[in-house]
Amino acid sequence: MPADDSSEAVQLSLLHGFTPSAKPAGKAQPASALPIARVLLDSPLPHLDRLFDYLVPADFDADAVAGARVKVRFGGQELPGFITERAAEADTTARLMPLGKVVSPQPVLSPQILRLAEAVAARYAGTVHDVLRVAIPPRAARVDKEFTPEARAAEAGAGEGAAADAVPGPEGAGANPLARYPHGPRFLTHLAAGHSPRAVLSSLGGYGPQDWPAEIAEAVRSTLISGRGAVVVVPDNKDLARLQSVLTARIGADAFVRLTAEDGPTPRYRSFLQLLHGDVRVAVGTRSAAYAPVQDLGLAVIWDDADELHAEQRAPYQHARDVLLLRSELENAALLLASHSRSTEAQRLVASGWAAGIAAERSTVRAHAPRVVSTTDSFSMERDPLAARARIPHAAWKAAQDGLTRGPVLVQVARTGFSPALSCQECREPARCRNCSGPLGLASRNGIPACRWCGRPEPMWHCGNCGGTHLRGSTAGAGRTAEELGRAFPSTTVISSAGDHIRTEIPDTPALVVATPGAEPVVPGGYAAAILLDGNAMLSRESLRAGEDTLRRWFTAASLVRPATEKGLVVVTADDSATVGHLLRWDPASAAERELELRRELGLPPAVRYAELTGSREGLDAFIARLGLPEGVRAVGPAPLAPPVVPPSANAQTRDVRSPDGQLGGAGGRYRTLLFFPYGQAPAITAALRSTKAAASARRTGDPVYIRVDGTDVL
DNA sequence: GTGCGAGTATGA
DNA sequence: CATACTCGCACC
Repeated sequence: MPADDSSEAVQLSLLHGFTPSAKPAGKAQPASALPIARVLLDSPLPHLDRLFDYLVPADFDADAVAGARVKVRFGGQELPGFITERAAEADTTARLMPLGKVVSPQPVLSPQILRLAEAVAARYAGTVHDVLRVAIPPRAARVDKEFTPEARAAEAGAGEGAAADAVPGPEGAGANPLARYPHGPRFLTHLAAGHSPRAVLSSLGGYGPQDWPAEIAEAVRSTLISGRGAVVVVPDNKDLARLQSVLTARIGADAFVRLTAEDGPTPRYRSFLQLLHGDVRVAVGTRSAAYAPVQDLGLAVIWDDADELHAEQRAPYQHARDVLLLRSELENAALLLASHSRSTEAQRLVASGWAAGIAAERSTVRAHAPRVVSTTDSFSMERDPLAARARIPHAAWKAAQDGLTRGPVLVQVARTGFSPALSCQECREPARCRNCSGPLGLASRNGIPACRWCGRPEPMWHCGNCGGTHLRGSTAGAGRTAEELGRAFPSTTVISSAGDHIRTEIPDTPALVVATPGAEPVVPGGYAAAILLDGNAMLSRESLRAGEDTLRRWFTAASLVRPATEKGLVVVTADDSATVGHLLRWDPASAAERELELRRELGLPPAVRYAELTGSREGLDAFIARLGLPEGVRAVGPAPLAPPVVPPSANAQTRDVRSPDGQLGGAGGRYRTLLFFPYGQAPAITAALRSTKAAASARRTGDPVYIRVDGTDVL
């Protein structure tokens, strides 16, 4: 490739060619056909988040395809970028620069991904650049070479048939798990016939051969029969591993690829290119897989869309569910939201008729679900000393003891930090303030206990009951609970699964399994019983989502338990009868209906859409003044926010700037304004947010305002 | 981000 | 009046 020739010419002309109106830069001839390349720059600046025209030197003509990675000279520096299209004429009268070089001719920014990224950026008032950062994996030069036309020709010659064309047979991997639902089979036939149905599935399958990965695999298989591809997004790598093994059994290991950052750049980029070239038609992965360049997409699936891991951690904080929603519309693909529970957002889609609800009939539910009983969360008065020691209520204690004769027993405990109340390490008496008798809690930063009512610090605490000097969190982590249960059930194996030591699967033999929500190991034959502790702590969280979130965690754990017909039993400890009732009746759809109704009445998301703006007081005022809010927007604030718990060094962006109580911080700190608006107005408002942000960025004046649209952990 | 021109401050 | 410097903004 004689590429040096032209780029050197450019350099020279830049050094010597001062006259602006003289001949175009460089003496390299532009390509004869479509000499213009529109380039999206790899720059985080909002006002540069648009296309710029460059000349394509004839030398680059073949490589400079739409979607290729390039380097271009921009404002005195060499910036990476992508060609979005080739054009005959420039969009500008500015003097065009030639492309610096074509880094790789692989068309990694496909037209579909670009369109999707634009839609996502528009919806979240963010930049296309920020979305593409997630959508397109970094290049691995070695992998690029595997996908040159020559290399591919060689491979094809070697007789390596295209796996993509292999039509999956009805593998002997068991019965159709969707046959349990009234509309399940019809959903599959529509997929197989090339249609694009949309459904919200309330899945019954928590474990065993008819589990949710099997249900999803079946939908994927039907889509393949229609000759189309599919993409499946799951919250984490544990779920990915489960899905992967079932897909391997049902459609074959060669029929799909994993797409997850966990795998490292090289395999990730290879999988990406395999999809892009149509060698493989199915992609499964974590949230960034929502953008997988599956050719001729027929189905997009998201498992457990309410899991907070589906929300991107960086701007514009897009949610995989909404990415797939947009994608299914843009590419006319089917959409499946599947979960043991039902998110309020999913309910909205069902309620509006956009998607069909797929749920089992009551009789089927009764045949599959365990028996659920509830008990109060207070156990301090338990007379049974062993039960008190295990800090579990008697009913739960009994269930565990009984269940252990038949198999593993799951104990779900809240994550540490859920309930900040402290108690005495020795006698379990709640720790009280000596000043006002308020409960003691841990101040978020220095670790010194302080009263949650009067704020008085209590560095030298000692117990008023027994004189002990050590404090414990009243909601113990999985590790400590496991330890205590081990003592309470002497000769029983205790397995702990939480945080950094997650167990994916455990055998069918009796054991106590202590796990935090989301970390529950799967048992091939199901748990004999489950005990759901800390319900009140989870429900009392200061969050709009506390109720639906807790219920989701209960359903997830309870789905791993054997049916009532096999003596499967779930004991839930919480006092909120409404939330508990939905679990007792195993009715996630009604729970979601009720929740959505509540949000409608309150005018809160997802019944409406909203944006959170944060910044300094002055910055916010100026931003909102420029924004020019239309009628119908409810603006709340600006209100002071507590300072971020994380010191500003870590991430100056809109990290978690909430605080459990608003007493710290305020003056001179950050402020927040919330905007609530109807769906119909959303496009106009996000567009205004975007352009105001871009203008502010171009002026580079005043304090920046950070925008977060439909954030998941804001309210 | 960087480079540049306009506009303004500053000193011989 | 020449030079230094800041500011705003365009960058293809």
